[in-house]
Amino acid sequence: MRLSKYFVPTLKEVPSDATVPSHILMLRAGMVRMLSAGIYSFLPLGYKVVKKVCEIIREEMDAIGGQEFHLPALNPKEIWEETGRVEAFGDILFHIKNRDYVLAPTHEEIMTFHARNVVKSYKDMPQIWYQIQTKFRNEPRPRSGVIRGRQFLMKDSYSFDISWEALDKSYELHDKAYRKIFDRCGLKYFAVGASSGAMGGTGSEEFMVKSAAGEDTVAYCESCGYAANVEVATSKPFMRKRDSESKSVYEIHTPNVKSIDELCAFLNIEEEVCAKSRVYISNGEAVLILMQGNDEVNETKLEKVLGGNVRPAHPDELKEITGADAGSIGPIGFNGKIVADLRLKDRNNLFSGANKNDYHIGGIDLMRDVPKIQYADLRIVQSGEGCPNCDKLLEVFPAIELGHIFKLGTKYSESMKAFFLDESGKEKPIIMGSYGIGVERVIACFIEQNHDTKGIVWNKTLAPFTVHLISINPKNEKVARTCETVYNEFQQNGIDVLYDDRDASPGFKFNDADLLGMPVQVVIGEKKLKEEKVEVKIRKTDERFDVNLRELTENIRNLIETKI
RNA sequence: CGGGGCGUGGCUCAGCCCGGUUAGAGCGCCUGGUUCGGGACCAGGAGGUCGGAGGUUCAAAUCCUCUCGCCCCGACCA
Repeated sequence: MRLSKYFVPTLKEVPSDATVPSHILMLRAGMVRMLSAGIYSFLPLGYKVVKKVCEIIREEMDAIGGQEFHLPALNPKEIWEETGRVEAFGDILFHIKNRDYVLAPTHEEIMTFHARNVVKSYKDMPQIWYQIQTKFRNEPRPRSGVIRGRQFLMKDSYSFDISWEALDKSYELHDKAYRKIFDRCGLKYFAVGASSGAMGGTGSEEFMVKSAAGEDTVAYCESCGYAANVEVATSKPFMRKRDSESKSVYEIHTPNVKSIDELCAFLNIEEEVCAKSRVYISNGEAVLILMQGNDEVNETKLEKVLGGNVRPAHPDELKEITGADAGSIGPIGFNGKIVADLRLKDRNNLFSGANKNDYHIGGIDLMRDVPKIQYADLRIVQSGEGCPNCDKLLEVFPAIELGHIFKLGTKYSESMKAFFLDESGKEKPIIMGSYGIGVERVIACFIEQNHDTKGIVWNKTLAPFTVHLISINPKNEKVARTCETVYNEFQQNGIDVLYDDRDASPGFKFNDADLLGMPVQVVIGEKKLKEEKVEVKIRKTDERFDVNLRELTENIRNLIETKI
C-alpha cells in the first residue's frame, strides 16, 4: 500500500480528550476516530488490525470445533423478557423507540432461541456456536477510548452440553483456546477466578491484562500465579499477637480526633493497635464492623458473611444507633452484632471510639470486653501482603478484562425451555456455557503493553503491515526507481509492505513510521544507494544496519522469520 | 447519577476575570520556488455564525440563564 493513497490521518499533537496511551496512539496513528462518547469509527489502518485479531480468534475457535454464526444485533424485546433480562440489564440495554426491539448487549437469549428449536436430542450435542459481532451497551460512562464503549466488537460463544461433566470439557476447550489466542497476539495476561455476577452461573474465569487504564483491581502473585479480583482476594497479612497483659479499659478525651491517623498522632500510638469502626445496615439491622488501623472493609466479603446486601449507615443513622458521629464509634457499649476482621482476633490493649463524640477508649480486650464478637476475613487485600498460596508477596494493581468464560448451567435453557431428550428418553435442560472476548480491548491492551515515547510497537502478528518502506527523497530519480522495485519485489514475495512515497521531509517520514510502528523499517536514500545499500531498522529495538540492495528481500524474509 | 474541567479555522491552544478596532498564534491545508537521513525554508493564499438558544447592554467570544456535547474523578459495570 502506498501511503500517499492510503487514508491514514496521523496527528503530531496529542488530542485533548485522550488520556490513556492506547487511546492517544490509536488516534494519533490514524486507526480510529470518535463519533460520539464511547462510539468509534475504525479507519482503514485500524480496521486492518481488527481483521487480524478476528482471524486469530476464528482459527482458534474453529480448532475447538466452534461454528461461526452471524446473529442479528436487533432483537425482539419479548425474547429478552423470557429470561427477565430486560429488567436485569436495566438502563444498560438500548431500546428502540419506534418498535419493540432492543439492541443486543450479548447473545445468550438468541443462541438459546435457536438451540431450543433444533438441539432436541443428546445426539445433537456437544455444540459450540460463536460469532464476532457488534454489541451495544448504554454505558453510563464510556472511557479510555475503545476500552469501554457503548458499541464494541465481541467474540461471543456458547456451548450446549448434555451434562455438567460435558460442560467442563467445553469450558476447558475455551480456556485453552483463549490462552492460545492471547498468546498468539503477544499479550501478557493472566487468568483470575471471578464471581459470575449478573450473568448467572456456577464458575467463571476472567482473562486480565495489567494496565493503569483498567477498571478492575486484582491481586496477583508473580511467583505462583495466584490471581484474584480484590473483591474476593485473600492474603496472609502480618498478624499482630495479643499482648501478654491486658490493661483495664479507660476513657480518653480526644477533641476533634476523627481519623485513625489523627488518633495515632494524638496519642502517639501505632496504627496496628487501633480498631476502626464502620457501621453497616444488613437486613435492616445495624452491624458494627471492626477493622485494624486503616484496613478497608471489602463489602463483597462482608455480604457473604452477613448474607444479602449491605450498605454503610448514613451519618444521621450513626448518631441514632451509636450516639456518636463517625470517628468516635467503637465496640464498647455498642448494642448489636459486632464482626471484626481476622487481624483483630482475640487482641487486647486496643484503642477505639467511645460512642461519645470527642472520646476514645483505650485498653480494650476483645476477649474480655466484647464477648459476643464474631471474626471473619473482611479486609481489602493490599500490595506487599503474603500470597495465600505460597510464601511470596502479592501485588495489587488495576487490570483490563480481555475475556471472560462462564459455566452458565441451565439458567437460560430452563427459562427459555431449551430441553433435550437423553438416552433414556427423559427430558432435560441443556447445560450451557458462554464465553466472550472484547476484540477492541485486545488491540488496546496490546498497545498499552507495546508502545514507547515515539509510538506503537507492533509485533508481526498484529501489525497492519510488516514492513514500512521509506523513500528519503522521492524526487531523486534513482531513489524513486529503487523504491518502486523494492516495493514490487516485497509484494511479489508476500511481504506486506506500507510504502511511504509521499513528498515529505525525511524527519517527517521517520516520525510517522515510528508512530505507526511496523516491526521493520526499510529506508532508501541517495547516500547509501551510492554503495548499493539501504538501511534496515527494527522498530522494537531501534537496531539499524545496512543491507546490500541485491540481498534485501532475502534478508527481510529472514528477519521476519527469526527476529521479530 | 454526584463532583470537577472544557467547548474559539482540520489539530493544539491564547484572548474571557476587567464587554469596545478587522478574533489571534503554532501546526496542518492550497499555490510557486528552494530543500531532502530524524517532524525543512522563503513568498503568497484559503479557512472561524467563538457548541446552541435566550437575556443584559449603545456594544457580547467575554457578563447572566437555560441547553447540548466532550473529558476526568466517583457511583455503576454482563
